Amino acid sequence: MIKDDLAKLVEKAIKKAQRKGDLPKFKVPPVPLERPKQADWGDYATPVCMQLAPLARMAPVKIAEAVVKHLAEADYLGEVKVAHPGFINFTLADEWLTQQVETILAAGESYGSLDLGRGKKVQVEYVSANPTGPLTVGSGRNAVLGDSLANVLAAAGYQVQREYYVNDAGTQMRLFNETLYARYAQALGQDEPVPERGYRGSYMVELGQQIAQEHGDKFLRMDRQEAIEALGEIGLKKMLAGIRSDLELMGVHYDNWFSERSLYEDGYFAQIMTILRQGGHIAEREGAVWFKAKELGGGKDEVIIRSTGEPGYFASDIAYHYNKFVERGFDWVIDIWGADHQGHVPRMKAMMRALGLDPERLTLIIYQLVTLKRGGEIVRLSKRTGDIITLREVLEEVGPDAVRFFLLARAADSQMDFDLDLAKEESAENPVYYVQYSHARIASILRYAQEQGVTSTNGDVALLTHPSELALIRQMLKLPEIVALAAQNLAPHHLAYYAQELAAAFHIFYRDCRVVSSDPADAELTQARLKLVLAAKIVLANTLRLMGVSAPERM
RNA sequence: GCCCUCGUAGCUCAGUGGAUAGAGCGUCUCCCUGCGGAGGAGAAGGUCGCACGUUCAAAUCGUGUCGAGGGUGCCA
Repeated sequence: MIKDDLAKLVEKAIKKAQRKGDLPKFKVPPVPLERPKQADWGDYATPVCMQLAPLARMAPVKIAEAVVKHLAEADYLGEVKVAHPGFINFTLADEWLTQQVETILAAGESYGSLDLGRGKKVQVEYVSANPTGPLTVGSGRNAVLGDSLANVLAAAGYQVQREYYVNDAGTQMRLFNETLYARYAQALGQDEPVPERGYRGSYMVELGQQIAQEHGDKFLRMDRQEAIEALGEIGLKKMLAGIRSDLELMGVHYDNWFSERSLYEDGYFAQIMTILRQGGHIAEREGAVWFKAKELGGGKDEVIIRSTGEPGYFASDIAYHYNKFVERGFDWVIDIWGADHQGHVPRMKAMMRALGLDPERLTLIIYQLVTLKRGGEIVRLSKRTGDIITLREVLEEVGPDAVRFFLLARAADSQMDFDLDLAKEESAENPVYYVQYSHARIASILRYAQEQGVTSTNGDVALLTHPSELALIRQMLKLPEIVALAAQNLAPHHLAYYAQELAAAFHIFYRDCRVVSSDPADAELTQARLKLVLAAKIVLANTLRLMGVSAPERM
């Protein structure tokens, strides 16, 4: 990237100035490069001379002048200026900028891709909501974060696998099964109570009725325990199918659905117990088996096997992650969790140490919970009490692209309010349409050009000298930097802001520059502008694809 | 009580220690005899919760404090 090249160029200039005696000797720190706030300051700026001031015992401006004096030539570099109190501002050369249109056209779909990851194997696990109920809006945030992050990491050169962990074992599943049995029996006129901590949601009533309709009363004539399990299997399948279809609707896809149960069937649980025992990380007290997380920095010890003999959820977590790292060989694993799981982070890190794995290889992204509101009133949600607003409901009311953009355009650690009434009202004003509109507008221009029989084949990009043309190219050139930023900070929300800036630059260009001109004197310019427009379409489409938002040809 | 995250415009939110703190929505002006007006130009709107501190430089780092959310189960 230009940004990195430029940083190296400045570093070399500092060292050269030192050799030539224009600057005193000192150890050169890394050179920071930033985008200046104001466009007329240039494309890039470095405040490094102010950091150098105490080292060189010179005024920052003097240092900057010495650095600029020794700056090597580069084809991309235009004007270089020193500004108070000691910035060096760089402007990209126009000829180089216009040439980038060809570069983008040649790169096509791969424009914006980088090789930061060097093929490192990374797994992103997201949503993984219990299949005991429909997905909520909170899961939607998880889905959007995870899916977009996976896109970004793939673009940044990682080998990415997307996984959904299906909690199809344990207490919650048992409660789900028992609840379903009760609702099924009730649907057939039996007086069967819902268990104490069962799932009270109306969707369970519907599920019971549905299964009663499809299968009749055959489960009532079976052994009760067998019936509960058989019904559970049917219910699980239906719940999973619902979850899948909700995620599909939002454009969220997976490479793998991993079953918790399989950990026990495949013997991973037994394996990790042996490892933990041999490592001395196990204690038995109060009739339960504990993982000694505290001595590994885990905050407090954790029960692995309950006094009932059942493994707890943490046992599954350990076996699951052992499977990820040791069995499947991921170099890096990213789990995306809601803030209600933040207390698990220390014990997860402790688990890594106990398994002899570098804790750095596991990243837990904690996103703050979504506060749902309706007309300013907070809506409390719980799957168990049945007071839920499903993701599907919101997707249907507001539309997948708008929901996705809304959820994506916020940093994971911002506590966000989602007002359903407001979301519905504003869905028509959602910035996502602004971005999509620019894409559709380009498509329309291209259709028009085709009708007029004009092509871009012989376009000479050197003709693109209008300020709005150059401004658009400048925006297009930011995509790789945004991908790098989003990948390095695990923060896909930057894409959403970038997309708006890019669309804005296009709209301004459109206002200022007629693309398909009927004036024969403009024939060459038309061809050049068609190239620009084609390139802009590529960059917009690539950005939208990373966000998981559609790039429509028409709206 | 202790731990984690957050507090920026009327609302929803951006802002890798650097220059005059930004966007969208909302409000108010203005702009179509050519490619999509779901657009463009402009205005109003801020003690960056508060107080100390570190730094040449703080919305950003540290401490304290107030407020919001979450955690602190042999539930997940």
